[in-house]
Amino acid sequence: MNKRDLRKQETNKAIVDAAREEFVKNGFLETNTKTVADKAGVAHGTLFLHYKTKHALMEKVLEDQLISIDIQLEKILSENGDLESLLNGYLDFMHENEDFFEVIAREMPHYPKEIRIKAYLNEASARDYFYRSIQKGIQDGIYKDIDIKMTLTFLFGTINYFLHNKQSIIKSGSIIEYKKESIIETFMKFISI
Amino acid sequence: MNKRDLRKQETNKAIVDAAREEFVKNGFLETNTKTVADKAGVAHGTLFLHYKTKHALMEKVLEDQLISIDIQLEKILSENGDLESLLNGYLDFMHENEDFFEVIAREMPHYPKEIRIKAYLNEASARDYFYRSIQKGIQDGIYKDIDIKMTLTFLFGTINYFLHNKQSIIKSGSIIEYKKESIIETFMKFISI
DNA sequence: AGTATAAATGAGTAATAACTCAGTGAAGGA
DNA sequence: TCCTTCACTGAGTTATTACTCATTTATACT
Repeated sequence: MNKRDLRKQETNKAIVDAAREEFVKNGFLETNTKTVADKAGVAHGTLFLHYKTKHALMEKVLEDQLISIDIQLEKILSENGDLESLLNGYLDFMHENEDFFEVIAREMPHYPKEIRIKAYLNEASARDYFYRSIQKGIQDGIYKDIDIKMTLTFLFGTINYFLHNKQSIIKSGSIIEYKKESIIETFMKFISI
Repeated sequence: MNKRDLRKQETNKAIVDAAREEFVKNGFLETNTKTVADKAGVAHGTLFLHYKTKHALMEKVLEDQLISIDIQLEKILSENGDLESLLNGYLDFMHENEDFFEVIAREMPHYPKEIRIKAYLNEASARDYFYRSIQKGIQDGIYKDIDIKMTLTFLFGTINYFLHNKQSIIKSGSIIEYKKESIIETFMKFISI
């Protein structure tokens, strides 16, 4: 690769890195292109040479982030056997990426459909693991014979609820960490016979 | 009241009515003042004689709406005895006001704190009724000995989840109506011994 | 009837933020 | 070495939208 292309690549990386940082901190809707350009150390116009629109830039950032999350999640969830470890692993992971998930929870309804679908796939693959674990528990007679899909909506709905209302519940720190034990305990009581 | 004051009052009502309509349809964030003024049949500037800012107008509309909802909810919840009727009544009410609740669920994180607190009081008073009903059930030995507050977060979290993701689940109609039976059935299974 | 007052009007202002494009300078190729 | 190419620059454009204010119009008061 020649000098020119190298520089171009570096510029692109600087833009994407800056965009991701701003995005995770303040969300897509409140991030403006000038701030990203400044943070990346490039001219405002340069940003638009690399990404035609703010939307295209954010789509790139979001996609990268979702792919990275998907890979990590797959690893965590496939390592854990029983439901309680699965929940533990999942909530720990959410806790570690809480800023990102908080933004997603808050802004998701405002994103265009294609992006919403991609973000939803994330949850869908996690659901799969939980689904199979609960299904096995039902067959083994340790869990109630419940509507598993709806049961999982209760679980994911609750997690999202806490992400949404974080600011009203705690002043700082991690809401997931704060509520983790209680979520797991209550959920296990719900489904256990 | 003289002619002048009467006209002023009518103008005010026209503005508030138009604002409420737009607000419930498109949300506060996407509603613009010109559209409201047009719909109310007044000049754009007139709107600002009655409400200093867009924010002040929307605060008025939201407050009215929340008060009205609180009164209706109080009535519905106080009429229903057991938990299942309570849930039925609550979900029917949500279904009837689904457009409004959908907007609130979507936009809540973007509202200033004072408004969020007011909107939260709504949920808090509903929670009270459910709390007492479940508490009684536990004492009577028909429900498990669970963390009631967390249990209710599972319930309200799920309802909010459906409001948030409505567009991804159904093309049109009421998501609450569509999921009501299933929510109630699963929730009752959760807490029953 | 004539004057004061208050509400309503709507063209205009101001602030914001995404996006453009003529000009610049460094790298590549002959 | 000279010319071309291309990423980069940043002042400027455009679009949007909340908000203002000089002017108009209708009502109230004397």
